[in-house]
Amino acid sequence: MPDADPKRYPMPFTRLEIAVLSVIDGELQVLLARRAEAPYAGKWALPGGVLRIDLDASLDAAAQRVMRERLALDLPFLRQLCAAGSPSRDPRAPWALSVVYRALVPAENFNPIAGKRIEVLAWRSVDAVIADSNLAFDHSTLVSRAVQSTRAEVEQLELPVGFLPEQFTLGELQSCCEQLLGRQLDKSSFSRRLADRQLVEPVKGAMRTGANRPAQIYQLRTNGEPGGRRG
Amino acid sequence: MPDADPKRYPMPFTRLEIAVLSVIDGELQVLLARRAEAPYAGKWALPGGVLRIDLDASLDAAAQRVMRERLALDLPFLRQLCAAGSPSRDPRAPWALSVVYRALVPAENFNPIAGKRIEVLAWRSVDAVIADSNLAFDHSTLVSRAVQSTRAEVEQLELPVGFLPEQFTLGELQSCCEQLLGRQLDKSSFSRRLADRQLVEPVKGAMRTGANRPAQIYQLRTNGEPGGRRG
DNA sequence: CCGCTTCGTGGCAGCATGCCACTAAGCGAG
DNA sequence: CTCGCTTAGTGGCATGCTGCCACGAAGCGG
Repeated sequence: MPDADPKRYPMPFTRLEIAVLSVIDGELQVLLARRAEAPYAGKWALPGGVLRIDLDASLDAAAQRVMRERLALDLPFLRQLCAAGSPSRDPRAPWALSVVYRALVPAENFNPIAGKRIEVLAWRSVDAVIADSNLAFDHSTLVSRAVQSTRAEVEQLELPVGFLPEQFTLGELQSCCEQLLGRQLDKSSFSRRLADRQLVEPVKGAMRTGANRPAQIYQLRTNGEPGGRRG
Repeated sequence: MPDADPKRYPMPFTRLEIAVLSVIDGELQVLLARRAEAPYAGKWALPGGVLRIDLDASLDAAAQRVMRERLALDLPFLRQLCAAGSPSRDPRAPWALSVVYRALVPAENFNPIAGKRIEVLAWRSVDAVIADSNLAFDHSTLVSRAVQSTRAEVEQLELPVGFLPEQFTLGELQSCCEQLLGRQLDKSSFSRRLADRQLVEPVKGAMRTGANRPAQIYQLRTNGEPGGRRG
């Protein structure tokens, strides 16, 4: 760890890229930006931005700032996924390093606004993106990694926090997970797994009425709530 | 992702830190270096080094180079863990970013040689390091994360490749995992789990003789080997 | 009243795992 | 040689989690 004067070596062009994932039309989709300028003008890429050492108090904060600037959004629950770096990643610099973050957002009430140097924002199915792999830079790889790790998490029943509305029914939650995973889940198993781990708790008396039988409304169980102790 | 001229913004002081883990005296230990120079002269820290954009073809390659220079070792199976960055991490620079890698090494036949600016290298129990948290920079945190993710992997029975000798008995492997995890495992369960997942295969006829009953020798099953198909 | 849908729960089988026991095979002491 | 000790290897059993299936509950609409 000992090492010489920081000023002796040129440092890499350091950026943050954000993979914003959502479920739209029953499919897992990723938010892409069409680039307005070279390099890769007209190509689609992950929204991202340069690390600003004069503004950012940490990598996490930098990712937040980039989201604000590029998408006019302020979301919690960003998660660092990995870092990628090599001399050939970005033609603008001799060496480019990107720290990749992931966000999960609810499709409704989510209105990103394209920032500078973005022609337009659009959702695209992750499966299509991974198959095409026609994005700018190495962003196809980054999307692929983001999807892979996200699915692994949901598989372990780490709930997509920040993705869910505050209140939801088990059916809605299950359907959300199914769309994230791209496969069907069993209703019975799903609710038992949730119950065992005490991940959610019913909102007493609150029911979602609608077309058919009303459903109990749940919310995320904030750690150490009263819970289901009976006395 | 669009963004301005790379030269417009100062870039962070970018380094790689390597958490080299091993099992010594039946305990999980981490290799630390005592710093010869300020800042934190005399303090212990993870071995690491500056990213050299003139030398490194990727982050992985950079981590390899740092290991070679600092420890005179050439090990495969480095794994990227995370990136940490903030203005206060390193007094030498206004903003410091470190990409952290982890290596698992066998204790025997492992002779790191202290490189420049390292007074001395030493193994220390990870539990002690995490409890003390008296390392230079934020390296206590980094060690803690490395241990946590390593234990999670071993728990899932991702075998510590690069840690094991080429050939080993089940007892040796089990003992290795136990020391990594810091708890006892059941012999019967352990061997069944290995068998089910076909992670290892016996070397026919090879037995480890010694103090007591000879043990079958195994090796890692390289993907798609002949395996146990019977015709 | 009937049929349709979704909600919610319970049974059952299968699998993985932890715990325990027992046998096999070597070494060394007496 | 025999006994005792140690480690290797296997099998049984109970348990817990999960997938699959089924059934009743509760609402709506024709």
